[in-house]
Amino acid sequence: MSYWLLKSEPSSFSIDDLAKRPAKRDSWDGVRNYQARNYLRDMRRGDLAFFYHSSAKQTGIAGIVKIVAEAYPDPTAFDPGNHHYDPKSDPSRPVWYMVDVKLERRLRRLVLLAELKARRELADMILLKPGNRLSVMPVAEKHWRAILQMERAASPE
DNA sequence: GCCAACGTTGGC
DNA sequence: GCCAACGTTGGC
Repeated sequence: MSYWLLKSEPSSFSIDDLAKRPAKRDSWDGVRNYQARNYLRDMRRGDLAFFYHSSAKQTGIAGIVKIVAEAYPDPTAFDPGNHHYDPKSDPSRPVWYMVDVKLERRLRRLVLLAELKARRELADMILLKPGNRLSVMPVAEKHWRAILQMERAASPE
């Protein structure tokens, strides 16, 4: 069982959007970075991932999703009309993959990026590494636990 | 294989 | 909207 973090811009897909899907479940499509794809392929059913809101008024961790289907070819890469179309990928030799996720729960509150940055024990999180732009990344168990503790604590003012 | 140009990401 | 960091592309 592993832990992960998935980034999404809430203006395109937010945790509220996921909550409205049938069975609160959807595919995590559109990943077009090789390292992120490799992490997607490492995910196993039952793994948990933080749902991170990027490029928003408030950036931070909004909730937890469970991996409910392991990586399979991302059909949006095959569709010339799709924003994420990639001619390098075709059904006989797919390049891009996606997993299915299900909303486990929202966090009690948004745990802000600024809070994560302020915690010394999270200093070596991939998310916080300077210049990091990965949209899919692993999360160490100690970091996962620390963030859940932060959720329980009051929001700093 | 090098590397400049370009596009994207994402915080601020 | 700005811009730094990074990844990708394509000419050579």
